[in-house]
Amino acid sequence: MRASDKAYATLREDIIEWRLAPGTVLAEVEQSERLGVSRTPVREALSRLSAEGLTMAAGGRGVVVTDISLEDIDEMFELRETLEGKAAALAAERGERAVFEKLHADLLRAPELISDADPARHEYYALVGRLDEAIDAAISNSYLAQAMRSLRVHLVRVRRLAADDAPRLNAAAVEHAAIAEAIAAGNARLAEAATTLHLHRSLSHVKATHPQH
Amino acid sequence: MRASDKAYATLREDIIEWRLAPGTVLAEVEQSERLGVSRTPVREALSRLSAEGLTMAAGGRGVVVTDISLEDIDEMFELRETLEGKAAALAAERGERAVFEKLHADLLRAPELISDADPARHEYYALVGRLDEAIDAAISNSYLAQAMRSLRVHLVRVRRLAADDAPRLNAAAVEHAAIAEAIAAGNARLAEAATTLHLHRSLSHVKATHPQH
DNA sequence: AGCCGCATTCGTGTATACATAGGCCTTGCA
DNA sequence: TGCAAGGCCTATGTATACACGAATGCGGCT
Repeated sequence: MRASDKAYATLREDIIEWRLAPGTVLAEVEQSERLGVSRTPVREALSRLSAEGLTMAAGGRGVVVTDISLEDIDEMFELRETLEGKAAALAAERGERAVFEKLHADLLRAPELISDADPARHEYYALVGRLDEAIDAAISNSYLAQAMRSLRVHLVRVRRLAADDAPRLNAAAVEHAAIAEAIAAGNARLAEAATTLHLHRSLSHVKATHPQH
Repeated sequence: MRASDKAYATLREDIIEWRLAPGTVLAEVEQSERLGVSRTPVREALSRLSAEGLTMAAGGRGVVVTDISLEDIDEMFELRETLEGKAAALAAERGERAVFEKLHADLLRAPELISDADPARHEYYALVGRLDEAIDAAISNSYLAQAMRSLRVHLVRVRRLAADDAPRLNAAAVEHAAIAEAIAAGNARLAEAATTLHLHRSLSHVKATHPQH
């Protein structure tokens, strides 16, 4: 593994998991010492992070971890609704029925995963991730997929911010199942509607959980 | 101006203007000699270009200029319709009426700009650019604006590919005027419809001009 | 004559030294 | 005591040297 990849992965993880608070200044020398690599790979990692929007250049004073305001969350979900709504519709038109029928069935059994003792809900999020990947593959539009990928980075940060309590996750699984079902049925408008519904519920949950932000 | 910015701007321009053909290998040493800077800023420039999708890493053999296939154009316009349709609708809801009324009037006078002898149509494209900027500002959604900006880089390449003949540009100006008019009227659905219409016409023109691609 | 293996070479990946600019602290003067 | 100016220091920006890996070409063997 390249040193720059390691630096990038570590810093990205630290930012997404909120171990590096917004506003934290990431100096090149400081990070190169912390990560045990030289400045060059750290530079490249910071450039990539800034391109993604996880950090922003602070005029000659290193880069700082970007903050996520309430307005940011609104804006992110506005774009997300547009992109994922379209993606769901396209997946309904172009996707393979069997794939989404399988996902639908798995999602209906999601409560079993959530009732587990795993606090990080790894299996649940892996299942949801599989739905995302299936949609990405089904739309066969690399530009749309790329736009959704770059947005998901920021959405993971928001997710970590919200309390992923069992009731909400169970409800979300039902909503995801509805999306998968609509795609499997080849019903584009229904798939888009189910996505819109799910995203509105998610946004409401996030805002209800963190009203102070 | 920083050397890395200069290298980035030069390479980006060369790619967009098709002076660097798709498939061209951009080696670091070679470009550093051509641009008169050292490898480090060239590296950063190539990284940025790869992040934007104008180049892609070619496994240990430098980066190569990406190609634009017919499928790419279809995919780009599919995403563009989604993003710009939403943007036009939001601009209609949130934009300042006076700004778009002014743009509407200017766009109706666009044929004067096109009949000029300027072969590059600078003034015309500047006017269209002002419409884009006005919409970007009106939507007040940095994530959506960012997604559109990153897509526009590739669209400029496509535009350079198509013959921007006077008849099409005159028709496009009318279509743009219709979008501005709908936004000024605060009619979100009409603005979105006008955008959809314009993009379909643009795509048809591009595909008619370059059927071999 | 064709194929396999080794060496050479080119290219990127990394480290480090140097240049430079901007900010902060200190000091002197009003 | 407050403000301004100058110097120092720390940070990034750039250049360059070194290392490693892969691809290619040549030579020998079959």
